[in-house]
Amino acid sequence: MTDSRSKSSNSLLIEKERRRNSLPDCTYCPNAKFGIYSTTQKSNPELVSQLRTSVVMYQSDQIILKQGEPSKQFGSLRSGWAIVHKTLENGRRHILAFLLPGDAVVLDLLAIGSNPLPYSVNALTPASVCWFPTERISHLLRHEKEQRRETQFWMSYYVSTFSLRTSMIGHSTATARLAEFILELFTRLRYRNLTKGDGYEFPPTQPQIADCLGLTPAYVSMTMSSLRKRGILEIHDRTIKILDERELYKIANGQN
Amino acid sequence: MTDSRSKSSNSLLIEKERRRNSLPDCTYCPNAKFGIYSTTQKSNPELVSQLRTSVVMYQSDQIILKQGEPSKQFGSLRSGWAIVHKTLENGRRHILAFLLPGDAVVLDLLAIGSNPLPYSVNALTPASVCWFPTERISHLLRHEKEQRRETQFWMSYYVSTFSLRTSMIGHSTATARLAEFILELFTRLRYRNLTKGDGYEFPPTQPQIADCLGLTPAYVSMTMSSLRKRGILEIHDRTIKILDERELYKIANGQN
DNA sequence: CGAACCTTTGATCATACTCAAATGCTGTGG
DNA sequence: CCACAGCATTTGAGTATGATCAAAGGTTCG
Repeated sequence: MTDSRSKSSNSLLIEKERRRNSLPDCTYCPNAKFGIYSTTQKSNPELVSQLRTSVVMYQSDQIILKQGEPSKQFGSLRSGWAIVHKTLENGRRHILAFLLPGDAVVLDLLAIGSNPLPYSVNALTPASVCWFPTERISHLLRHEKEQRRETQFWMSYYVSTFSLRTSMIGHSTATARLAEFILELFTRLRYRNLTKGDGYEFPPTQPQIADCLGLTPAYVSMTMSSLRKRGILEIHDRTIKILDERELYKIANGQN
Repeated sequence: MTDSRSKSSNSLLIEKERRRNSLPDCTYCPNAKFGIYSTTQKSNPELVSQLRTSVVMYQSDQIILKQGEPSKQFGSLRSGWAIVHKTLENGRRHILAFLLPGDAVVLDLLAIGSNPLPYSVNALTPASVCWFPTERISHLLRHEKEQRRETQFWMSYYVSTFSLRTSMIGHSTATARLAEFILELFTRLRYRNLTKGDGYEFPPTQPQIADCLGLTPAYVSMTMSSLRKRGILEIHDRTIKILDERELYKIANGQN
């Protein structure tokens, strides 16, 4: 990852101003209904728009949140992909998660408050983020009964997939990890209607996949091409196509 | 792990009754001051005692919380060790964490509410747990300012170590993982005054360590004995002694 | 057009797994 | 109290998965 500078607070203010004049309210946001505050979105769309303090655009690779620094804002990814990554003491990088439109930019914020973050968040593709004051959105997400249930559901989902990933890395072969990875993204994108038939746009580079699954780029390449040769995948133009979902699922579960 | 039955709700009631008559209040609990509610414990010890609904004893290997089932109670480990583990679809088991006295039995509960748990918790040694109603303790932990700050600190610590573990498993050698594992437990136990000089009691078996670090029992044995031969560790009577902490720390960071 | 990075492929190597068997430890029931 | 079952630990030999290193195309972007 090359070093990129974070958005200056100056341009952030400009963005904020721009929103007041031109940005649509959240009522028609295509992603809000897949995010953590969708319940409130339905019952009271005004509330979400009001709370939002800014919408910020990021270029590929730009820093959204920085490891070691606290964040006073809670973000929701409006468009584009982002990665959550952590630099270890020995200098290596690990990618903890890929974020998709509608995902919270670090769900943990609700729990950890303004403590220093144990990881960074960077834009993977050009992306935009809606920002909210952490305390206030946190209150909103826990206040009303239905919304609290939804928040807990998402938290639960988050904990669940994270613990699955941890186990997978420990116990599965490279092929199984890769299959699981591709399927997970497919499922999550399908839920958001962001798939193209049995395929989807696939921006991660192989070094990034490697850093996420604990492999080397060279081996990711070999594993991917093996999946291609077996007629399970196809890749053209940064777009992945799943030819045999059933088989891919089997592989992800270690049945071969 | 052999199958063991969970405490019947009947004996849970008996325990509850027994507490009312004989159990001391939390004022003198040696672990409360290391746990998540220590702030409240200091400012208002009564409150904690009042909230506690039961104290339950568990034998080695007994189920404390079960994967797939929701938990209406929030537990704090009063004594003994416990393990948080997850059974994967392919039947293998992964151990996500070892819990020590003073640890919350699944901190996630505060966030995920009564959703089905993605993992189980079992006693590793004979253990006892103080149980609280989740909703009420959750309110307590977030209500008062100082206590909220402490809660966030712990959440933050929890997220941080968990994400470190995930990265480690992906990127480190078996020796480094094992060194990190032994050091982490040492640090956590030292904080609680549960160490014996430069050593500590070490109940995990090698198959359990293997399931936690993503290794095989045979290889754990070889790695451990290599650390012993290098004069870094000693193990007698389920007690581990760290002879060269400095070197162990280096190994944990992959400097060798 | 060139630089930088991603991807692919090949050859070689080591880490960690598998399988197997021997030994030790612990608790249980006869 | 001993015998035995069941599990944990140790060790060894053989193996394969995935790492390392290197080099050659392909992209993308300035």
